[in-house]
Amino acid sequence: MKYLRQSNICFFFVPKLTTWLNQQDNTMDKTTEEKIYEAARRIFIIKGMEGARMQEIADEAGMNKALLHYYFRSKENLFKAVFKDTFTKFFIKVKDTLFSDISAKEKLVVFIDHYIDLIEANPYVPQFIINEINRDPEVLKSLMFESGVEPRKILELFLNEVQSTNLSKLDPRHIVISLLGMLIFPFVARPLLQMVYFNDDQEAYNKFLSERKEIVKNMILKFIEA
Amino acid sequence: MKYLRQSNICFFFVPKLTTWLNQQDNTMDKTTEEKIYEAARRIFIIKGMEGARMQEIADEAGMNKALLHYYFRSKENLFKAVFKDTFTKFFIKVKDTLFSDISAKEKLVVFIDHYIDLIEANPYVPQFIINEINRDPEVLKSLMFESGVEPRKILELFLNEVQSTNLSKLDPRHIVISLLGMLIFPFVARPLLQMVYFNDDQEAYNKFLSERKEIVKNMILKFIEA
DNA sequence: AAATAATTTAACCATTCAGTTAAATTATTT
DNA sequence: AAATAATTTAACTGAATGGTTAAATTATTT
Repeated sequence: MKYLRQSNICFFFVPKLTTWLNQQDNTMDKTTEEKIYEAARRIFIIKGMEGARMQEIADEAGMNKALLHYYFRSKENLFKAVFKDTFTKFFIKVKDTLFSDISAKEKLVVFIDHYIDLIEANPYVPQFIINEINRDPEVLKSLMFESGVEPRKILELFLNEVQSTNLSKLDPRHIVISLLGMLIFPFVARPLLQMVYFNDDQEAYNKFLSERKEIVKNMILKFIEA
Repeated sequence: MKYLRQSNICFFFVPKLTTWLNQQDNTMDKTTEEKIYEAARRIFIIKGMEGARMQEIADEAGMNKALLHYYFRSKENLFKAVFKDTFTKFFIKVKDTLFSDISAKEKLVVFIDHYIDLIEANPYVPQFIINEINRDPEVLKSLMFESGVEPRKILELFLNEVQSTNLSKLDPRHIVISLLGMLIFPFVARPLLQMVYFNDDQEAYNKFLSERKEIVKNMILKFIEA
């Protein structure tokens, strides 16, 4: 049943059962469906839901446009699969660090390391996620529900830990959100910042970004040493 | 000549000469053109160039869609007028603070005050500007050219001043970009942050934002006290 | 008052776009 | 081998969209 994934309950990318059983597909070749998905991901991340064209995705995948509908039923379904998968990858990283067993201070340092690596590997994704959630905040609610992640638990865990270790007198959300801003903003606003502050020099901006890991760590640790 | 503004050299919103001469138009009533422009601004800022519909802008202005073309010739011209005006307002604020006569330290404090006020009054504008520049980085080059602002001079002035006062051993761009991230990101990513960290409580998030002025000042001053 | 210009309107056009379909092809099952 | 199912394709449909136009209305000029 090719439209199983269009259930209103669950939007996620699942390779076909026959693909899974057929070990040959776990080699160099990807299925048609996977190719479509990955082409869609590349186009949607850059152009967003409304800017992307189904024909362009089909061209990127190297196949007929009707196949997109055959496998995913609609543009919206395809987009939701891409968004959910992408968001989950980013959010899981955050959540795993937060729920790990190390100290809050170590968590921040580890988080910065992992997060910058993640953004460097996917520089357009933060804006893609922010734009989509701003376009339709309900999508975030349904994602939280589906992933079983409760924002309140994240918040409580974080507040309790920071409070118990007395790291700082500040509301820790100021620290976290400042941290996120310092990490994400230079990637999201790159064309503007590169031109205004780096003479549109791509190499110089890359160097600037690579320096940020240590600098942001130092800044954050300075914040919390109250 | 109603299409004067479509010159390739200059895109800016100018009230009609007859409007200027006719003092009555400087009262409560706005011209048709101004109404279209402001409706376009409201729609473009929220939905962007591709998401906005000309019919929707016409509806927002309360008039026939053909009038949009009569006054602005095309969707793109209308958008450019809105973008240029909006960007200029934001950028002028930054530039004025930077070129003022006070010390670098005072500049940072004043900048934070002015900038948060500006963003609070126009919460969707930062993302609007970032999205458009990311969509078409060339638009920024032409805007810089038209406004006579040279990014290099901004950079040099800033670097020289920070260097001469020996505020910090850091490359000052790290400070400025961190500052911008801490200021802008909480507005740009509001739906996400509000849900994850504030239980989707709008009042709590507003309170959080109002606290940020002082907190960001303290953080920044801590950065530069080397 | 008449002529001219500017503004406004309803209706329309051409293109773009997501989505659909019948038929052909390929793969799988019996 | 034949039947059945899945996949793929070229062509098409209907809606949405930016843009245009002729005509009517209003404003301004002579």
